[in-house]
This record gives sequence, C-alpha cells and structure tokens, in this order.
Amino acid sequence: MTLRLYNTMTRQVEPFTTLDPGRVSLYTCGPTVYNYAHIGNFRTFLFEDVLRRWLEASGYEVFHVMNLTDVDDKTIKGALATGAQLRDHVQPFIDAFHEDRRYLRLLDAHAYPRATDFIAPMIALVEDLLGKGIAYRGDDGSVYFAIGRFPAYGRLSRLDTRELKAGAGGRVSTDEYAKEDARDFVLWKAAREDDERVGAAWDAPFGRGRPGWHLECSAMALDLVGTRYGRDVLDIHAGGVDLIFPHHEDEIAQSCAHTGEPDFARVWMHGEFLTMAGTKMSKRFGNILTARDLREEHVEASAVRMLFATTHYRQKLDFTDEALASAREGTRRLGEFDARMSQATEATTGAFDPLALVLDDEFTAAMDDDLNTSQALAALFEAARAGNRALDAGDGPTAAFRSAWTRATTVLQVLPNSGRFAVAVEAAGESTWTEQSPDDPTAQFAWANWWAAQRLAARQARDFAESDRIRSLLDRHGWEVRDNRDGTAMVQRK
RNA sequence: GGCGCCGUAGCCAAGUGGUAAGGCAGAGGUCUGCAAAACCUCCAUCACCGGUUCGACUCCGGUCGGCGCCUCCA
Repeated sequence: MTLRLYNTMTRQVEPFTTLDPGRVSLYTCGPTVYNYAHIGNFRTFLFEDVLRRWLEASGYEVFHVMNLTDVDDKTIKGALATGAQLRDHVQPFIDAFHEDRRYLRLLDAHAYPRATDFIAPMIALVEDLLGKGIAYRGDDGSVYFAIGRFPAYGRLSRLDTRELKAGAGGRVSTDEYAKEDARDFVLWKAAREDDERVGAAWDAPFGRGRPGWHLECSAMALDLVGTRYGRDVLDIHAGGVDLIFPHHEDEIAQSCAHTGEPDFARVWMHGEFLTMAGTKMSKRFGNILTARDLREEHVEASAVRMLFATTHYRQKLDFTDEALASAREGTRRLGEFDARMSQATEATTGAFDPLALVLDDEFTAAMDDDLNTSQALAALFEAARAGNRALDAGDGPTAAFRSAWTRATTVLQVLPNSGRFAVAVEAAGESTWTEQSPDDPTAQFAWANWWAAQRLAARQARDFAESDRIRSLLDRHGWEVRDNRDGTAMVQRK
C-alpha cells in the first residue's frame, strides 16, 4: 500500500515518490499579508497541513516551507494609506496569521520566508535569466520574462489548449506597453515614487525596483530547499487552484529556465475553493469569513477541520452554518468516545484487537488514496461506534487500538479541545459550596463536582425532586450530568 | 468566446462497470426514577434524455442547472 497523489501537471493520481529516500521537500504558497486571511485561504492551508501530517505519519521527514508575500501592490497600497513603512505595516498581519493558524492547529512550517528578506537571491535569479537571454529589460526599466523563449511554457495550465478571452488584448495597462509580448510577465518592477515612500524599492544591477510576485517563490524555494537538501527541484509544491495560472506557471518558467531542470516540482497539488452562498470567497465579493470571526464565535478548530475533512480537497465546498454545526456535532461524538476510551482500563486482548486492524487499514487506505479524508473519517466514525459497543460490553481498549486511534485523530485533528467531556463524579470533599458558582475555572470544576455529588446522594436516597433541582442548577452553569451504569459523570457544555 | 469542474437521501458528502461509505437531522427501540450519553433498527437507486454493455450511478453523446479559471486572488 503506497501513497498516491493527484498531480496537476499530469492530471492524474500517481504513486508518490521522493527525490531522496524518506524525505520530502514541501513548498506551499502562503498568504499575502495585506489583511487577515479568510477561511477560504485557510482551507488550502488546512489541506496542506493534512498532507504534511499524513506524510509524517507515513514515516517521511518533511521540510515544509511556507512563504509570506509581504511586498506587492496591496501591501504597498496599505502602507501608503497608513503612512507606515512596508515592513512595519505588514507585521501585524503576519502576527495575526500565526495566531490564526495556531488556533486552527496548523503545524509550524520549518520556514516562513518573507519576500523582503530574500531580495538578494531574487536579484541573482533575475541576473541569471538576463544573462541567459530569457529575460529582458523593458522600456519602463522593469525586467520581464520572455515566455516565447521558454518553449515549455504553459504545461501546467495546459495553455496550449486555451485561447485568450476575446477582447482581452484591449485591456493593456501602462507597464504592458513595455513588453515584447503581452503574455510576458514581470520579474522585477521598476521603482515608482510610491514604492520608495514605503521602503519597497531595492537596488539591483538592472535597476532599482521591487520583485514581481512570482519571483519570490522560485528564489526562496530554491534557496531554502537547496540549502537544506541540496536540491533544486521540489518534491511537492502546493497551493490553491487559482494559483495554477499564472502564478505556478510562471514559477516553473523562471525556475526551470534558471536551473535547467525539466521540473520545478515533481508533484503539483492544488486545493479547491471554499465558497460561501455558492460563490468563491473573496475580498472582492465581500463574502468573507475570517478565522478570527470563527474564534470570536467560539467555533472550535476541530469543527472547522471536520467540516473541511468531510469534503475531498479537490472538491468545492460551500461553507454554511448548518454544515459547520453538523461537523461540530460529529466532533462531539468522536470526542465523547475518545474521553470515554481514555478513562477506560486498558486490556491486552478482546474486541478492540480486530478493531485496531480495521481502523488502521481503512484509514491508511483512504489517506493513501490522494488524501481521501471523507473515507478516512468514515473509518474513524465506524471505529468509534464499534468501540462504544465494545466498551458497553465491558471490553477495554488495547494499546494497538489506542495507537491507531491516536494516529488517525492526530492527522485529521478532529477531536475537540479536552476538558469538555464526561468526567466521573467523585465523592464530595470536606468543603461545602454555595449555589454561587466561582469564577476560577479550577474552582468551578470542584464546585460542579461537589454539587453533582450532592445530587447523586439525593438520587440514591430517591429524592428525585432535589436531584432534579440540582441538575437544573448545574445546567444553568453549563454542566450536564449523566447517570450511567458505571456511575455518574458530568460534562461541561459551551 | 476558450479551458475545466460539479449535479448522489431533508442537509453535508464518499464511491464506482455488477444493484449505493460516513456524518448531521428525523422516526422507533434498549438503558434510565426522569433526562442525557451510548447502542440497535429504519430512512436514496445516484439532474434529465438517448447510446454502448449480459449489466451503468459509474463509459460515450446530448439537454438542463450550478460553479471555477482565462485578470490581483488560497
């Protein structure tokens, strides 16, 4: 059983192989830090996170790089508006991005290179392309890549099979007059006054200016992966589908023209869009939901991750409150089982033994099949159901089952935060509590436990009126009590 | 206009040439003083029309509907 991944370059699911045994270089296009990233952006990052986690769970060492685009029209415009220098203007958005991704449980990449920290390698790359005659200087002082001199251009997006939209030629912006061919793209933009004002211009042998968007990924990936693995080809390059053209196409052109390699990345992976009300989530449409919005609404990362995992990464997904609520309910069930199993006494044999094998096999088969998270999830839910049944029957989880369960839930990250599941109520301690719930969370727990113990006593005395009174008292403070065969447990809600 | 994707139960969503995973919601049941949780049972013939085939949801053609890219974009 081996991992198979869909490669945009070949439009096929193919067996995954690496350049070097056991290790993978993974480059993922990160956010342009001109604003807060929305959950559509994060859908892509989350898919990449699952990819990374699965590679690691499969035994690969992964070197993961995610760039931060901090110099482009939008960041410059923003800096201009606030009167700040570019790097200062962008810093809060970088900080926010990291906060958001931690909230969503995205693993730390090994490097988060900022474009403005890699100006020298970018300049070197442009010089090389100029020297090779594949790039040229336009009349406006900018440097362009001549796609006519790079025959392989268009392979990724199948440009040869396309035609430009009728009338597209009429839309020519100022700097395009300087191009030899309308399709050439800019490598280095000649400095304008606005760029200078915010500190977004650098000296280069071919003129003062700033990097074009595509240039940074080539230069940074080549630099970092080259340093780390001594390679100038990536194992995997991933991003959103909208980056296929022109971004990744142009990266390929620059990089391959520079390295002489036939490929820039061996596998190209692209995540589909998240839509809202059926249309692409985009700042331009105003249908934006940010990670911060979700956090403010106390939506747990697990629910978001569950929602995204129910749909394959290459399928569009429409974000709705109903779908999110449904996902959240699913995480609750898995979480209840997880908590229940964790508290159960481990067994060395029994019903959990075969369950471990089934879970492991099915989960692995699903993930190996181009990250089929929907099916992987099905394996988890089935394991939980069968596990609950086994627990009901008095079986204890085996180490093998726990390990399979942990592996699967670690990859998908669909378990809710701990502390929200049933905990057995313990005997009341010496202290007594009033009906007033304390503010301190730890004390709250002790308070709830004490009242739950009082309720249990009332219940055992068959004083159901008092028992129910206490239950509603606890309920008002967010605690739910459950009477099970094996005792009474309480759960903190909300 | 060019390229491409999608249309599966009330909702979400896998799958695929041999008679449809899973989740949410719903109904009934077990357990329980009651409730919750958990478990059990029930709940689709895969947009439509043709064709290929012993057999299609799965392949081909067409129709209708939704969406994306071709321009900054996850």
